[in-house]
Amino acid sequence: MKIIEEFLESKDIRVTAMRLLIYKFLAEKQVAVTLSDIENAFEKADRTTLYRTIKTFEEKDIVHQIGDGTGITKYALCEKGCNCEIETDLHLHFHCNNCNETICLTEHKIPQIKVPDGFVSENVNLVVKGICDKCSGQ
Amino acid sequence: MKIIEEFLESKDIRVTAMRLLIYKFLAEKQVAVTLSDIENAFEKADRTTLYRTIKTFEEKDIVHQIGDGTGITKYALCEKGCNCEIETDLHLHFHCNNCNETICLTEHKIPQIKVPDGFVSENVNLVVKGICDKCSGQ
DNA sequence: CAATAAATGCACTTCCATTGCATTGGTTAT
DNA sequence: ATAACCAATGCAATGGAAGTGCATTTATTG
Ligand SMILES: [Mn+2]
Ligand SMILES: [Mn+2]
Ligand SMILES: [Zn+2]
Ligand SMILES: [Zn+2]
Repeated sequence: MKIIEEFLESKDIRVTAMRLLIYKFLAEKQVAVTLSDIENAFEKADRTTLYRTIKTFEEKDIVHQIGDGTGITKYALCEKGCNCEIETDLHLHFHCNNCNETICLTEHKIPQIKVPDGFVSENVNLVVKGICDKCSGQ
Repeated sequence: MKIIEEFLESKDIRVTAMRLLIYKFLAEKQVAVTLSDIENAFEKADRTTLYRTIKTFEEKDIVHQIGDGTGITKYALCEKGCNCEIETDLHLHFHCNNCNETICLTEHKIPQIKVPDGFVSENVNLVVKGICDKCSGQ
């Protein structure tokens, strides 16, 4: 807990009760979450606060957005030494068509993608869809 | 024109004036379009009709959706022999951060992506963002 | 403690996607 | 040709998520 506080401060984020709770919530989750997920987890809190908290986390590069194709943006904590600031999100994401959950495959980096002449690649979003380990039953 | 009609019929899509126009519109466009793009191109037509036409095209596998991360879904005609039915969208998409347009790079197939044990990959969505050939000035 | 700035909460707005239902138009069977 | 039928269209309304303005509360700083 103390560690989280220090971490947030080190990232230039003021510590508040709400922010600590949301950070903890994200840290405990193994999957990417939607704003509604957070909303449901903290019925008492206002949606706007949650929204702006996530945006703050995003700006300070401790959270990254994931567009998994469902149309609803999801969020997940960045890994240690993730360096979102420099190049965005090198790892790929997996979206389960069965349980509908999306997870970061942080170990799986995105391969180099060739683009035609004249095109400049700045960053890459790669989402694999299928059946996750929990749902595939092994 | 006659050819389009026959094509639609071959795909089990009834030919109507609107559908022909929308098909032609898509065929002439070099880029993926939003519903609003179509809406603007056909001021007279109702938004719902355009929406349902696109959905019909999608169901019949002559159009595919593209989620380029902008939050607005885009659509593009499938290539000849695209086989969306079987495995979705093997080619990658490019989204230009400058002109905001998204195009199909149908020549550029998505490489095989490894996923961890227990995960089953059913399909892959790959969007590269950067500067397109027109905007990069060559 | 006073002054100031940031965080929170509430209300409202916008934008896109989607649906229900009445109407129109085209197809098929009598 | 007419009636019966079904699909396509148009209009209105809804829903969901994202985002903004402003007043209020809470934290910081001098
Ligand atoms: Mn991730
Ligand atoms: Mn495409
Ligand atoms: Zn699953
Ligand atoms: Zn461009």
